[in-house]
Amino acid sequence: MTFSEENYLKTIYHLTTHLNTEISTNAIAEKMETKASSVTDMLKKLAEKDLVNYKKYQGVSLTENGQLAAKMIVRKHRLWEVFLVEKLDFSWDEVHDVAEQLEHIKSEKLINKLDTFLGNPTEDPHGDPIPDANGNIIKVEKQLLSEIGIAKKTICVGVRDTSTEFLQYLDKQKIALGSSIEILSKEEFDASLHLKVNNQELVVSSKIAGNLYVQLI
Amino acid sequence: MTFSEENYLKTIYHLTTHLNTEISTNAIAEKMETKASSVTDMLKKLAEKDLVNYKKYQGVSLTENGQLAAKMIVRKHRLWEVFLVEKLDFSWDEVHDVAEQLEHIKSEKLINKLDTFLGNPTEDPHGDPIPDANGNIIKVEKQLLSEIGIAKKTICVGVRDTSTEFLQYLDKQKIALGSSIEILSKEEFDASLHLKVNNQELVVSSKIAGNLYVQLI
DNA sequence: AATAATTTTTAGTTTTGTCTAAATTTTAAT
DNA sequence: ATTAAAATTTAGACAAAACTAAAAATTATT
Repeated sequence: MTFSEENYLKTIYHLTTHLNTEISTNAIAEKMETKASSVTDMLKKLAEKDLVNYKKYQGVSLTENGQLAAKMIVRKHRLWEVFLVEKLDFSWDEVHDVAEQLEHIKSEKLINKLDTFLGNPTEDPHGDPIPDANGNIIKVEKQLLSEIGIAKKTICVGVRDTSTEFLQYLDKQKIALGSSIEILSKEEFDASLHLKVNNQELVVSSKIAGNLYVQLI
Repeated sequence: MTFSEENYLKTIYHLTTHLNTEISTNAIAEKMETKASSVTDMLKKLAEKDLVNYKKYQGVSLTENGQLAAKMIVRKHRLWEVFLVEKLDFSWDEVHDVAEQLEHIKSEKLINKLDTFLGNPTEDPHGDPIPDANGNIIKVEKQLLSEIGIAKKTICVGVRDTSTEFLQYLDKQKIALGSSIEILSKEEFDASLHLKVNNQELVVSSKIAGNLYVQLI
């Protein structure tokens, strides 16, 4: 499997878990910053290899094979992220590009030994689940902060947007995985939230709230 | 820089340190298991980028730029080998292929943090020197066992051949880096050596002796 | 020094993954 | 139900890196 094929599978996998429908050619092209015609070419190749179900003009979905392959790439990506943060002292906003390269290293032995070395983590530094060697994922109950009612006490357990900009904003506001977040009130006009984060009061926009995953406690 | 360009630079670097002349197209082709015509194509490209000195039919050598680039690839390869053996419990005959992939990961921050994490090692698991971030190499005095006189006491400090077969042979004979090796006698007929390795007597062929680096003590 | 053998380069082709531009299909709007 | 708009696919081209076969240069041999 080539790097390019792996990147397509991964993208289709991510789009599938966010949305829950057949994935369109354009959606893939946009996410990968490439052209729709390139996507079509690749979908044909992946279909040929029984990694995707593809019918002209009808969108695409992963086959069993494709899903497993995608999960193994995601597994590698997230384990490497844990390694970078836990062992090499990277911060959570620095790991993405490097993990993007490391996820393509081909060695089952390597990734399983890395998994052991890291203590078989179940989540990456952004709170996303790490598939095990069989592709099984432990789903943790979580909701977007924007979908929670007032006066609820929560714990921050993940981020939806993993861009450097967003993660550095969170650092600045001292919001990290594990931070306690209580919703004090909601502004009707713009859906901004008045929060208490680790006993400090803070106002965040709905855009922020729509990118933070929390767990009710 | 592409993977392929990096592989050519690395090969030229290795050939240059073993031999000490201009490197021929055929030597590169043989080492890389490719065709001479492919090598010519790549040499033109590398010359274009000022990474090699190349004159048609005259062989090739690395420029300053090319030498530094090659050393950085070797640095990555060897640091990853240390990581695999020291942290992930690989044996020294299992690391080559994986390191061959990892050496192409592009991130200065990654490799320098890895270096720190490993305690700034100066040698890889086969006894080869690891260039530092500036390309400096600490040269350790060492000779092939085949070039040492009788009755000399030595320490094994490296291997010339890093193939799985050779390394597993050494494992079987309980020869490792740090093993004490004394030459008891040499058979004139085939240049085989009668050794005492860690107080165990052992006979090895000249082929073995020609692939073991030792240090006189 | 002339010729044979070897090495190296050139020319032209292939594969992978991308692109542009045109054609086709689907979806939306009147 | 047509037509307009949007999405998707096809056709053809290109760059990278490899190959084969033929040509050219170098080296070795007589």
